[in-house]
Amino acid sequence: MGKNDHFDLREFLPYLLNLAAEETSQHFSATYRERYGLLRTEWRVLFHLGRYGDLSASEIGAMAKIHKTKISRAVSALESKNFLKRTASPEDRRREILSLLPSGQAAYDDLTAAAESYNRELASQFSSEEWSLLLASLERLAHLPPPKE
Amino acid sequence: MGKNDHFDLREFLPYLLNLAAEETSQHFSATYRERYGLLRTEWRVLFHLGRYGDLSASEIGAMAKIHKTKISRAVSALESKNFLKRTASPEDRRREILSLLPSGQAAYDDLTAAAESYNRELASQFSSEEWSLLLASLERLAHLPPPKE
DNA sequence: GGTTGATAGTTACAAAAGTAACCATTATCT
DNA sequence: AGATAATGGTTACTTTTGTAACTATCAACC
Repeated sequence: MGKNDHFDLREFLPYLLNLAAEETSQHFSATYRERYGLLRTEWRVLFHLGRYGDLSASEIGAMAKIHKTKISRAVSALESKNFLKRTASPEDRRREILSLLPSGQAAYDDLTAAAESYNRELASQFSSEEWSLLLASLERLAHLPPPKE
Repeated sequence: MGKNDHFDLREFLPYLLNLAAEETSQHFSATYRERYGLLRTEWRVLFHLGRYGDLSASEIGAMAKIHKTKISRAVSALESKNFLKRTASPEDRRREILSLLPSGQAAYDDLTAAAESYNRELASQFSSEEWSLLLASLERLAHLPPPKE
């Protein structure tokens, strides 16, 4: 009826990105949820601490683009699981330095290994050119600086 | 310290997908929110009705992989905006056929034009090879069948 | 040195999403 | 036909997120 050559949601990048994100997130979020009862933000905070060492809440927020209330809640949850401890910063008593405790470190190690393995599984669906182009495109869309090294 | 060559979140596809999805969704969600006070699910339901004609709630749910409670709430919201009407199906009185009303059709037309234009803007950041590879990769990740025609 | 403004983080309240139970209707199976 | 199960959709309850206001500390400026 004149309208059949129309724009399809499947060509709309934000829609495709959301579908792909949901689809690929589901598998891994089941992992950290079932193994450690974590929420996504909690996993991300845990990851940043494990990967980059002690940080303050606002530093994590800046790196991961997470709002400070979400971080605050995630930190409380991780604290009550004994995954991290807070230490008041001596030079600025507003800040608190977050450090992983042994059980938090263990969860980080375990989950990071799971993430790497899942990532390899995803990568295996693509040629290495396709894969690196995909990552580069997503970085560009996410406005991330390209990775170092 | 032996751990510095470690897995980075920026190489983790689900994370990148989420960042890119959030980043690109934000611009367009502001459009449908500001112009028509719609939520994301409401926009998606509106889109499906505008694009594919009259459908029932469960048909939309199947096409768009949206849970039926979300659809139910979105349909109520669209109904109270006079964007659609429900008609009981004669052969199965459980179902109701959803049809866009003129103001819903107008919103669909307007928003679809905006989506296309935003999509072109996004596409312009890539070569046409990169763009089609990106869409194809995302379709594969989202487990969508490749588009027809 | 006291006021003003920014920053780190928490808390309170409102909006949204997820889960499960729930009607009503239709399909199945004996 | 009558019991049982499946389907379409809504509602109630809970969890999670978003937004804004708030406390406490520090920085800047007169």
